[in-house]
Amino acid sequence: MAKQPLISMRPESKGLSYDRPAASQIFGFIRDAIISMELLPGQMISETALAQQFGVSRTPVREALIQLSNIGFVEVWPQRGTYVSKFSIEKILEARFIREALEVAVVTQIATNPDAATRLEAVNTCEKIIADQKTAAADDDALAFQKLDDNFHHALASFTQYPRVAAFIEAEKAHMDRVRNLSLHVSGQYKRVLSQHAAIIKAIKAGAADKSAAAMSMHLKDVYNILELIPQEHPEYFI
Amino acid sequence: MAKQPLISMRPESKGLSYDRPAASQIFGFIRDAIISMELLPGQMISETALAQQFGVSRTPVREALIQLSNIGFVEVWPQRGTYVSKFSIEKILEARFIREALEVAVVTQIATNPDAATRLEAVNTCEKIIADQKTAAADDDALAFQKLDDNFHHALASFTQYPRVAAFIEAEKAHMDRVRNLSLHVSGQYKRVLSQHAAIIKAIKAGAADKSAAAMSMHLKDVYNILELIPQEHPEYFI
DNA sequence: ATCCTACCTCTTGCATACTAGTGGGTCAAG
DNA sequence: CTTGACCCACTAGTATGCAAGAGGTAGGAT
Repeated sequence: MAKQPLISMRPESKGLSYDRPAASQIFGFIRDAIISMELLPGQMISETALAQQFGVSRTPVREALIQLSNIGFVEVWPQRGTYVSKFSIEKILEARFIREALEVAVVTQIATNPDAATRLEAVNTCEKIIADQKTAAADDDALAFQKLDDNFHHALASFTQYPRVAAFIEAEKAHMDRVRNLSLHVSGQYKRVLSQHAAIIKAIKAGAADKSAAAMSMHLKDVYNILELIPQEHPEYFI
Repeated sequence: MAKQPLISMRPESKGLSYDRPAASQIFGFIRDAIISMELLPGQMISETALAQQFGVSRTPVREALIQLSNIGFVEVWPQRGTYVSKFSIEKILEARFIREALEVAVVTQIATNPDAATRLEAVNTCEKIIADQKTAAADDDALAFQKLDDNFHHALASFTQYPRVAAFIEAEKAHMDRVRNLSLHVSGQYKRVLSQHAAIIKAIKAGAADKSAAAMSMHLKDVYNILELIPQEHPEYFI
């Protein structure tokens, strides 16, 4: 009896490429599948099933799952199974705390950067992204809007010259993206997000570190407000 | 020809216990060996050699090494070998940036915690640690002093109720601890560290979030000042 | 009907074997 | 002496097989 595949292979990449470790590629596949809610919280994912699907042995799959458990995307119960992590309010608030701490530090550093050229470059880059977001909002293109939101925060972090900071922020953001992908009720939020992004950049442009930090802090607190609604709409995905 | 063991087994734990995954125990062993500079930066550590030493197969050792590469303690060069990471000024400053962002957020949260009881408990716990540190300083016991320093920062973070925050701070701190274990010229710093710790707690006690944040920030900047000296003393361990 | 037990199947953890790629050492040609 | 080709030892990456524990299920005793 042929079982349902766990992850739908994308047409552009039916298999794994040979120029990169299989474990690393599999990690990316499963991570994306979890973020996009293709793999649902609470769902069991067995090493054997995934190995068959990817056409490899259990070893690289297992190594990928270990990494995913490190970032809190799956939970491994020895001798019982591996499950996609469910959401919990506590864990999401924790992710927000970490993210806020880092992103506030990021904008503070940029705003106080004595090198005016770098600061200007950061401002220009982000203002361009904001302009694109306005277009996406006008087109009511939620997916594009969210991708540009990623770009905005990633671009800011990358101007610190600390690559791991950007990676951390992205990882913590991913937890929230999972929740957000439950349902796309972002459309009402375009305007608020846009004005918040603009406020952050305006403060950086003025070299006002405190103001930029406060703006970022408020922005993140606001974004996570949808947590008030979602657990009731999808209780089966929460602990 | 019997080779030199890579890691000296402690007398209290000559082997691995059976009640916990081997990979996890091995991870701890190697991490401690790297922090304590028993394994030196740049040194090659082979999966096979470690497996023989621990009396297990390559598999759990390999899984431990993957985790260690995640936290930047080792670097895996495919088909060439696994090496203990060397220091680099950039990476250490990056770790400081992350740590400062998180620890500033921690003291801010505690100082503004509306629950006075929790705040008081945090203050009491930390003041007790500071008292112990005074004793360690009087005895010129650098090792005890450093362990209490760990406790201090860990205790603060644990009062946020966000366990991953404490873990992150500990991980970033570990990079600096490696550097510090190169040489113990901390003795001259007892007084400065003590007064800085006291200033942080005093601000928290007063509920002065900004002051506590500034005190923590200054403390961390000061601690990392030994970076001015060490790379010249041990250039072989730096990139 | 209820409970208990034996068993069977599934899981992950670990051991072992094989593959492919890297780098050093040897030796011969120039 | 220098240079280059070859070989060999060793590396990490992957495949496969076995061990041990968890949990469901069938069937018998009560």
